[in-house]
Amino acid sequence: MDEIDRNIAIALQQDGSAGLAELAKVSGLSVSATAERVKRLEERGVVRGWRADLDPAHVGCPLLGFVFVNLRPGRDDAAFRRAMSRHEHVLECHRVTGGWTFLLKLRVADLRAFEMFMEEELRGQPAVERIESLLAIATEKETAILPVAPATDEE
Amino acid sequence: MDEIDRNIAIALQQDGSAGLAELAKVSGLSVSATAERVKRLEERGVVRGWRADLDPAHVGCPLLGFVFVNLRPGRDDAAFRRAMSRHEHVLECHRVTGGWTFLLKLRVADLRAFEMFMEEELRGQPAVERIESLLAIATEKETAILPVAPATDEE
DNA sequence: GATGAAATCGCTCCCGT
DNA sequence: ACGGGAGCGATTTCATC
Repeated sequence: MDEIDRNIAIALQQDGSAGLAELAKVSGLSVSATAERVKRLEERGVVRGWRADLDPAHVGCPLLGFVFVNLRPGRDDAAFRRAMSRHEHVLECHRVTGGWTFLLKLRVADLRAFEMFMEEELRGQPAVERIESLLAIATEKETAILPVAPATDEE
Repeated sequence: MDEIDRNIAIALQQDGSAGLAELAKVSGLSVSATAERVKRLEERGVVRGWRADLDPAHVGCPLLGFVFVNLRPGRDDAAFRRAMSRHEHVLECHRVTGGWTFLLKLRVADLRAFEMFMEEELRGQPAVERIESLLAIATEKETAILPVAPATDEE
């Protein structure tokens, strides 16, 4: 992961459809050398995949909400975690520091769907003790583009 | 946005490198008809772009944190919002319901970088009144793959 | 590991239905 | 609006440095 790999990784995040000719200019290498770099980034697991970035509003999930969850102490949370992983409306599920056990990020069609998720999916989980939710009124920024740290030779 | 578009959109989210031949099998159409569908999804803004999905740990930002921010009442928040949008470590910035004004999602290298962001970037903002932060101890799920609602002819 | 050329694969365009 | 085929640009591979 040298400076060249870093530039390639940054470029691929911003435009995955760039093409090797474009990437070669960014990296300063030849086309085939650039292709080799990209392939190795995939093999090392730096690049996990290639995805189309969709507009939430256009695919019927304009409402963004967060839900804090407290689980009953001593209870096994495996069932809860599996249930959250399976739900397509649960975009994120993190165990967090502070007063709550988990923080969920949800995308749903409307308030009705949001409430239905909480009542049926969360209250239905036996391990769930208490929940608190909040809605995004406006989104200033929402990206999956990661900051790529400069040239630390760690893998 | 019929059922065919929906299937294409779902496939493109899961594997954006699929290729039209693969997509044609999913959609049940010919290659050229599928290409036309994809093009129109881009034109309508359903597909916003194509991106490589990177592993946060491999690019030097393994630490995930959330920060709640309260702004001083009556203050203009434009400067704050612009500052957050510019920061590459701020992945998300939402105005939210409840006791806080904004919720930020951050990706940084380590605790030192996390603290530095809060002290220098947030405390440095004149509009910022109060903040509260929490860290992700473990991530059960973190995806940008959206649920695509079935066949609502809206656009 | 990088380069440049050759072969192969997949996309794009066009026309017929 | 869909399907098929020709043309072309792209990627991938290979020999060489």
